[in-house]
Amino acid sequence: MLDLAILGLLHESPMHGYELRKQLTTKLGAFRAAISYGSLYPTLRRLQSDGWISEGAPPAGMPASPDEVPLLTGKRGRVVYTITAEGKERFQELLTAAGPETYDSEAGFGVHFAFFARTDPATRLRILEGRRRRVEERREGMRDVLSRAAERLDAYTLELQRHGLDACEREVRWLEELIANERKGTTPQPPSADPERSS
Amino acid sequence: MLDLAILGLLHESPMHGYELRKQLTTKLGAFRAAISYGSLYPTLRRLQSDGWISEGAPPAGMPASPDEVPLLTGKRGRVVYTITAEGKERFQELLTAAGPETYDSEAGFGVHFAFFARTDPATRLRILEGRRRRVEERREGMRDVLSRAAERLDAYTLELQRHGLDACEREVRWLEELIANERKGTTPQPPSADPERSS
DNA sequence: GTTGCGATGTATCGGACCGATACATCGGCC
DNA sequence: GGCCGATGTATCGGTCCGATACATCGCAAC
Repeated sequence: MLDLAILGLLHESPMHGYELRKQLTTKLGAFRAAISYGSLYPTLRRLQSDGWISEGAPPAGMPASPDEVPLLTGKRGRVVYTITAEGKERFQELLTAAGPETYDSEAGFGVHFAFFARTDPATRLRILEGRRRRVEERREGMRDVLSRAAERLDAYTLELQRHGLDACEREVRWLEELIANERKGTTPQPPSADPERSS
Repeated sequence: MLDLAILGLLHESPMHGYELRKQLTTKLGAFRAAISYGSLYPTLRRLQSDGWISEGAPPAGMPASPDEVPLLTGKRGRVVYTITAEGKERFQELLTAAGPETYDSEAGFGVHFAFFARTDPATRLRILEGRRRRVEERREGMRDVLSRAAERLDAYTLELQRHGLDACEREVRWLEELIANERKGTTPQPPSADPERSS
């Protein structure tokens, strides 16, 4: 999950950890609250040792350091991460491989959706329909509770169920719309289509 | 989080793990998906070693076993957990101690809300207002994104933000209503008020 | 001018929780 | 008689979070 999100952001431009977290928070803020450093930094380390990203190397300008202490542990200047060619392949791979974990968690779906502009139409449709199915299941569960056991629940629990049911119904409608658009080929707005071509 | 949920359910009646999970899933299904056994059983063990719950001992009827293999590891019959007197105190303690973690996570808020019928009015109000504040913050964040950087985002990210913003606005309205009701003293429905008194 | 303070920035540790998996029992259905 | 799905207990590895620590920078107040 985090892998995909990080690779996706670094695909747009190199960044250091702090900035990465801010972008993550705003871009994915709709579905998950925030990414913790306790996840971010270990993940960055892992991605690096797997070869998907590399340290330093901003493309042009800013050679390295004025003196001697620039980006090692001494002064610990900001470490800029750049996605590698293998990382870009890995990103596409993760984008397309949308298993059940993509539909189940809010976060998983949110991350995938956030990169829909880079996802091929077939995968988009698959994810949207999978997600819809999950939310429908949740919805049915809550409907059952409300219809079958309403009198046995206190007012607050009842209210909670009602609110949850409402949210589910809304999300299903939202997904229906998106699916219909996908089917027509009319995505929300055909974006600029190729902000960058690889290498 | 799980502690509170489990103690709350066992407060209503003794149960074994499987049943506990089912109840947890339906009762809290509105805000969090499901509780995993990988969380449930270790937590039960911890609660037991802390003295908040105890194994076996349904209060009346069903003495223990027909033969010899009933609820030990041999046949591994269902293990029924019962809340202890200390556990009930602990439950009240957790109910009232509603720190920031209560507002931050969906799950945390959901669990607390699910037991509002047993929570004193002041704490209810505190939690609802805290939650509202958090959701408002999220909402403002998304509004900023939409107003300040709309043109720099692709259509899907934009749509995600819009949907998230809408959900936040709805939740704030919902909370406003609940808060207004609390202030009037008119909770959704004044429940039976004292289902049981301690000891 | 220095002192303090908030934003920027990197990093780790313990713990909570999840997903997959294993295994055992029970009831019914073919 | 055998299979299968629901019930039931349990563990393991891994992901992610929350708290915390610490260091640098710019700027504003004094």
